[in-house]
Amino acid sequence: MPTIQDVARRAHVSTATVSRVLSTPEVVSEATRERVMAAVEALGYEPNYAAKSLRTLRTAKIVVTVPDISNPFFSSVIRGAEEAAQGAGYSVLLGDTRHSTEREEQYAGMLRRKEADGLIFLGHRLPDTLAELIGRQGAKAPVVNGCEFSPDLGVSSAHIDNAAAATEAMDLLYGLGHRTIGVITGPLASPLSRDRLAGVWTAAARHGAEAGLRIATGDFSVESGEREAESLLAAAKEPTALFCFSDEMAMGALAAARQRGRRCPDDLSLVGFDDIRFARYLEPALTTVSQPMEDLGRTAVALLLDILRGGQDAPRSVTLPHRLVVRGSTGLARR
Amino acid sequence: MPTIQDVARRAHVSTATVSRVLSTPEVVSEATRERVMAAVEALGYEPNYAAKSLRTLRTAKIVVTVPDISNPFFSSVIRGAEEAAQGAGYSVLLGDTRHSTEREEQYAGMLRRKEADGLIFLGHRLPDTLAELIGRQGAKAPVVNGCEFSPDLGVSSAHIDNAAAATEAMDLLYGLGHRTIGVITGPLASPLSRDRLAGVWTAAARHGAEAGLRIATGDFSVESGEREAESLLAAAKEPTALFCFSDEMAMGALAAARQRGRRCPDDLSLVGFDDIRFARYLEPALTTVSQPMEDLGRTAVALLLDILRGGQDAPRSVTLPHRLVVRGSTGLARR
DNA sequence: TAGAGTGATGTAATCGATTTCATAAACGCG
DNA sequence: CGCGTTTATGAAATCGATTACATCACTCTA
Repeated sequence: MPTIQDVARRAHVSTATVSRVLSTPEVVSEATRERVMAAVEALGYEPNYAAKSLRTLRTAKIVVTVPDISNPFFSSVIRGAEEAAQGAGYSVLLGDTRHSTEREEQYAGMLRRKEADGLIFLGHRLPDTLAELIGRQGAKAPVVNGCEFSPDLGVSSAHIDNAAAATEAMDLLYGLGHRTIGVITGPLASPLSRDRLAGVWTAAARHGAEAGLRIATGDFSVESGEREAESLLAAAKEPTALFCFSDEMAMGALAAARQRGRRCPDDLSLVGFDDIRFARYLEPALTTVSQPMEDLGRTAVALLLDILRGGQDAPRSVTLPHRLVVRGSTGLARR
Repeated sequence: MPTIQDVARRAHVSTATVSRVLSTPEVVSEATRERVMAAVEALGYEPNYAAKSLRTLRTAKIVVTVPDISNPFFSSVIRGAEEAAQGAGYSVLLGDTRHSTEREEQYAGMLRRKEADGLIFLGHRLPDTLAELIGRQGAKAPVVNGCEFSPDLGVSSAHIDNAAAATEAMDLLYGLGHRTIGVITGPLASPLSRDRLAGVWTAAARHGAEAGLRIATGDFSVESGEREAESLLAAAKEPTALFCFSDEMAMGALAAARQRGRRCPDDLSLVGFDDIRFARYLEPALTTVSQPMEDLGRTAVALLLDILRGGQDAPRSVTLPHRLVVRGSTGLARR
């Protein structure tokens, strides 16, 4: 428990000098510097975080809120974010909101209490607290949206071109001869789900195949994928391909197809979204839209740090590249 | 940015009274209380976190360090930890150490700087910083090990009985007639890997089948599972079953088996460990030791909070129940 | 030589909250 | 009524760091 007073006493200097040696050593003479550092080391001194934060008005913390940390997509995004934050001298306060507005508001309150310098939310909903802050500060509000792009929110964001990615996935299926295609979306409250769905319609229109689309709404979970695939595959005009807006849902859909005796890709082609770590180890290996998840996290942090540095006058939107990865789950349409 | 001074001025009381209204309202008269609360609301006042933390010597933060947040086992543990922490008024600082000693030490430094009140590490390695702290404070050091049990570390821990779980998994395989069994362990620096391996040997001895064991060392990743399974399946005396110390490795092993034309469970039975969310959706659905991952996180947090409350005189070890979940990946031995 | 500029350091204020100690008023009991 | 106890509140200290402003010593230039 040594304080700066102990160091100053031991080194026969003032606390201001100790502070300077630690923060701006170039303004302190070498002899003094050495004396101070010897005292610091002898005492094992480290500045008290709260005292420093109170004086400097800086917490060196960012809050990252996420609907579910155990979702493999989000956990990878957070991995990238944590790395970028740490590299820049920031720590990540993790907020698993479990899709709860109340929890979202609680974590947003951290900005107000000066408990964190900035916040990244990995979801589509902007808590009221943050909306007010943005209303007041505009683009200077230290808030970034990760993975979603909602221009009306007035916040910076990092994301892929979800519409184009979905169009590509659908083009692949149409190119394989599929005409009746099931699409399992995420929740349509989410702009990224809506963008992907728009991309689906774009491709369908391009191929004159709108009538063959079968849309079902999932929630990105493996369970909803299974459930919605069951419904789609039970239909009178059964799809020969499924496009799921997450790999998790694709895994659930794959299980449902198997349950009905459908072979993938012979009877049913399957496309996922995300390219989570296990996608290539499935049987068959999953064709999927690959998102640079860790890069999304890193980019979100970079945007936030730029805001904190005063470098942004308007909300910025960074679109990262996606990639359609064709593996064994897609094949020629049979019928 | 109102301060407590603004509230006190507006309510015509001292700052001490404002503080009391917020922290110990029962010692303040109702009339005064109402006046203060009206001022608080009118001004939108919220106490400055750093000032409060500096005075109270409490951060209401715990650090959780994890080797890889995107590993589905760890992300689930962290989910439980975050929930328990939040419920108790604490926030989680996430430290993804990426298996780096240096990062582990950096996060451990948060305790020294009074940047966090306590720390949970989800790994087997105790950073020097923490070892020193424990050397000094013993069981009162606010440090908990999650998922591992190393009695010599002198820290409290939450874990399952890894040896018993492994024994059960092996018993299942022996019961199905398997005699040549491959085991893909985690890194043997880790006590949980060693415990599981001990359990493996216990079962092998019980069945007089030590000679039929084929041990390979993985690192819990899907890639190492694939790689080690390839080696094991390339052996002259090929195992009829594989027991992998994580579901991830089991998925890699499954892919390797398929690559070699082995059918699971007909040619090769497979047992994993963890029961991650996708285990049941694999083909075949994975037989695995189910760990209560979120409960592990919750329990670790409960242990830490107990330490912080001064409630522990000696390191405690909480063993949570595991369960062997038999699914389609295990079947009778063919040869 | 005198004055201006630079480098180095110290004193005291500052950040904003909580809590200790003191004091006054009210209450209850003998 | 007097005294002891309880309730309520305020002033000032405290938490531990940073930094603004002042001062001194030294150097350089006109």
